[in-house]
Amino acid sequence: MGNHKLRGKDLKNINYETDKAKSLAIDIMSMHYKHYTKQEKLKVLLDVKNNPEHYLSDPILGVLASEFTCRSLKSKKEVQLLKAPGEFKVFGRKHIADQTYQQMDLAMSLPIAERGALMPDAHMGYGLPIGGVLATRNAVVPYGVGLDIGCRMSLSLFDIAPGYLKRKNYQFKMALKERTCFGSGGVLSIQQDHEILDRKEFTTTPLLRQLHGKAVKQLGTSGSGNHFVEFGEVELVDGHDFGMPLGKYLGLLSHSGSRGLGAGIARHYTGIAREKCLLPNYAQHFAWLNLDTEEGMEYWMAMNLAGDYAKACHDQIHRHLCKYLGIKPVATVENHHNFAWKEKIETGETLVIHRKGATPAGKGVLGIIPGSMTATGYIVRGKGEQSSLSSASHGAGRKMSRAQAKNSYTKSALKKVLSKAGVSLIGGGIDEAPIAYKDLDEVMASQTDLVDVIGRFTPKIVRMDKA
DNA sequence: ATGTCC
Repeated sequence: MGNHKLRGKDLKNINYETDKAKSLAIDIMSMHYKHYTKQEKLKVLLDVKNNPEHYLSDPILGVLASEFTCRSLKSKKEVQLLKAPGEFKVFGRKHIADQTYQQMDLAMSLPIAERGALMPDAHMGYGLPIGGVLATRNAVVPYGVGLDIGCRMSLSLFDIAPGYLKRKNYQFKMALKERTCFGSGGVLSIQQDHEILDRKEFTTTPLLRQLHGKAVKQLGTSGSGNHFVEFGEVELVDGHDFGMPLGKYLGLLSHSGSRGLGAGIARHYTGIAREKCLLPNYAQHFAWLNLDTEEGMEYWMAMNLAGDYAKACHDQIHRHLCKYLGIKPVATVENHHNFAWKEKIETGETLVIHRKGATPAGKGVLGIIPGSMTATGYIVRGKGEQSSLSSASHGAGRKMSRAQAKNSYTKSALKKVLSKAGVSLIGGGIDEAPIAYKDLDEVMASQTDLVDVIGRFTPKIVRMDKA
């Protein structure tokens, strides 16, 4: 039986390229052709692909056939890219690899692109680079926001000396083990309840109705990859505005996003954008939605819901940890770094500012630029620099790919680095080792025009997903 | 990033 099952790979072999064609094919075959062998199914599908006009009136295969004929008709009215890409400002050029500029050039060749900038931690991503900022007029690029919509930072500051962390080390570790949840599919042991789950937006589209159940299960969880929850030392420095003396305090810092909800929204609307916005193949990831269309307004609404959900997840994490430990924060700093906003720029126009792995840095706006599991990160105050579209980096940026880090580094080497830094790590893996990241201090030196540092955060007990 | 394809 198992070898009757069609996989994406099988479909790719017969030149089923788009996600939509592949998912239609799998649905139709499992529903109406379940007694066919895999070979027979592939034979049917290949013929539909090669001779779609023969199947257009077929009650079952017609919908799939029209996918292929439509494509060939559609390709005649592709969106034209600009011959010369618009200029964009680069911060920290020496930290950024060549392909990243090419990706940004492509972004600035879109007819909707008005302004752009690269942050000093920029590197390649799907569509817009991570660390890329793109300003468009009345249009949103789902992959300009990223798959993890509302990926964000949240810091709680406590009026407690950091020595408390050493004295109550065991309780802090237990709190992280008992009150956070990493990885896919995991569920928190305690009841989650938050008004975000009652938001009426969840009832307004079939997609959001479908994703609501997952949102309920995943509320207050953290996900995987570079996401973390950590306790550490906050050092407030000159120019801070927290109403406390300069010095060191206990802090709680979290990094995560909107989990399956945002991923589902991003996938869905980038798919619609690709159908509506016919870009050449190599630029497909930049497909956009106009904000005055129904789909565009829907994405904007769903994106904002995912952003609020991501915030709710952080709020739950902080609330549950504080309750477990019997402590109360005196201040909070938080910011999205994967999102799009309507913002007025210096000319007085309102543009759609996409920040994909970039920290909002409007004048006086506070944000968090995290380090690695051992490296100190920063609490910053934006300067509202126009040439960066009021943005800054969202971290140090990777120096090594995940695979590269795994191949060139060992567990025992990581243990040494952690113990030297006095950091306890729960979970985590080689691919997130500090050595896989650029030096954040060098990156910060490239953005002194963008932000002022008002505090530092040094991790002490870090929880991440298991590698 | 993601129950990594409905």
